[in-house]
Amino acid sequence: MRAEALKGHLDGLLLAALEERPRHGYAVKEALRDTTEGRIDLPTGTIYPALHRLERAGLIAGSWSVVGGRRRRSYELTAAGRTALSRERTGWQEFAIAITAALGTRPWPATS
Amino acid sequence: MRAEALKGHLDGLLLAALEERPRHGYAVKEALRDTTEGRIDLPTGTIYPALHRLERAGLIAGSWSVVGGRRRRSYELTAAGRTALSRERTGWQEFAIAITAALGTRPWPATS
DNA sequence: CCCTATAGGTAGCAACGCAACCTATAGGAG
DNA sequence: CTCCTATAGGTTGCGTTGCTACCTATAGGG
Repeated sequence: MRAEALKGHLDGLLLAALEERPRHGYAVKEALRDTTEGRIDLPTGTIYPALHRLERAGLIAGSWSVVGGRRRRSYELTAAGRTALSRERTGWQEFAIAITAALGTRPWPATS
Repeated sequence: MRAEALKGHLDGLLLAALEERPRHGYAVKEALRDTTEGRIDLPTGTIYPALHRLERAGLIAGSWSVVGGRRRRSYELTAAGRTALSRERTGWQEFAIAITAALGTRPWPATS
């Protein structure tokens, strides 16, 4: 996947990874890798700054803990975060429809 | 549509708009607006620099003409441009599948 | 005479994701 | 005992990109 393709869509992915339950940064990385069958495997230099950004924006709330001698920062969605996630989802749907139309491809997954 | 969402996907849209037949910049803008029912209506400050970029990259070839007293620069896809368009299309499919999976939304267009 | 649509363009900015790099612990391999 | 890997956190700086704001020019209608 080309590098720039993700721009503007990363926040939604991170919020979605935190929807089910709180996770620490590394677990978010793994969750994204697993749910996308390895298609989205983000470097930590992408994950951590993005989580800081989301926390500053009040969409997620972080807390430190220590598990097995390693310090962890767990994040959970705030109310604003859930609202934002929902907005990201509808935004993605509209975006995907528009790009698909402009590219002139079948609506996907091209069953036929 | 949020500004950053388009990053990395614009080139494919422009190439697709030129696939059927050559168009000048303004016509590309209109073509995108029409095929997406107004969802993608790009400012000229986005269109023209992007076309220059694609021309520098050898994906499109431009030529000047004068129609009705107005000068026009028409662009057509090069062979490399057609290859690139095909790459953009498969890239988009994979990207859309990955993001949709990560967001945990229905495969879309959610027929059911 | 002015305004709008058409047609081209440029300069500079802000945001973003990434590469590259750094620290530290637990546990297994040798 | 030592080294390597996986886990877990982080930062700095860069390149790319699309957009805003602005500029020029013509044709045609009010």
